[in-house]
Amino acid sequence: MGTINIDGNVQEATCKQELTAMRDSLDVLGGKWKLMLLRYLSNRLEEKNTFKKIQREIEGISAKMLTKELKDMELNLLISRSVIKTKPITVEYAITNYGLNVLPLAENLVQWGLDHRAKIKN
Amino acid sequence: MGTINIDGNVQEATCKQELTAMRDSLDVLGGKWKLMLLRYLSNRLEEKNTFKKIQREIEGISAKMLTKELKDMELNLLISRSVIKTKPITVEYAITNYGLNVLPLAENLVQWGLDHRAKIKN
DNA sequence: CTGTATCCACTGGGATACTG
DNA sequence: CAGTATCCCAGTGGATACAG
Repeated sequence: MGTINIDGNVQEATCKQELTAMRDSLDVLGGKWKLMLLRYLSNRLEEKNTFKKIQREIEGISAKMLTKELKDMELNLLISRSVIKTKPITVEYAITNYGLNVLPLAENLVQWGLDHRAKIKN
Repeated sequence: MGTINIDGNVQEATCKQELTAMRDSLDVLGGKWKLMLLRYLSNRLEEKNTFKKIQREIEGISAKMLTKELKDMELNLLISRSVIKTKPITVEYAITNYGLNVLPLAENLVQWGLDHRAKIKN
């Protein structure tokens, strides 16, 4: 939000930039399944994570959503998509190094969520 | 997502808990205006933040959304609401200490958003 | 001033069926 | 297997008018 500043316009500009940045983050990471998928893939670096396998193991996700979320995340360089020319074809998804570096942020959200639930329960 | 574990059920349980926690966080903090409001209030600890003032200064928010977001955040103990019995009444909102402690998380999101935008631009 | 109520357009996301 | 296409409904959120 910027620091309090005599020059309101400068502060407003800074403020807006930061708010946009925050919204960017939430848009890119806040999707219904995105962080879940990221953590799923981060725990299966050595496995072949095919579309079907992911859908089977992530309870409740539809093909439509899985397609969409994976596509979004690929565009944001968080995951990679590899088409294997078997017959019929298979596709393998993996988290990228860039994707790995957002995991700490995800962990913070998990921790805060746990703490918050405990706090609210009282 | 829990660590890789021989016992699939234990891992699944842990996994679900953590995913729930992550969703909790995103639900509580990911609203369209919530983090924005939190940062707005954190920069105005000494001011009287009335409903109208907030609405005037946060560009684009409707009364309906402002009401809803403030109510949500009050329920989550992130902000406080004080009715002042002037005539007509005024209401002042302020961030709580608990609310203040989520700001670092918000800052991380801002920073990641900035970095990510830079990364994607290339 | 501080909201609520209502209407309404748009979107997110599930179910299902279908394609390459 | 890996998606796409379609339908459809519930929930978001804006605009406007109204109420305490």
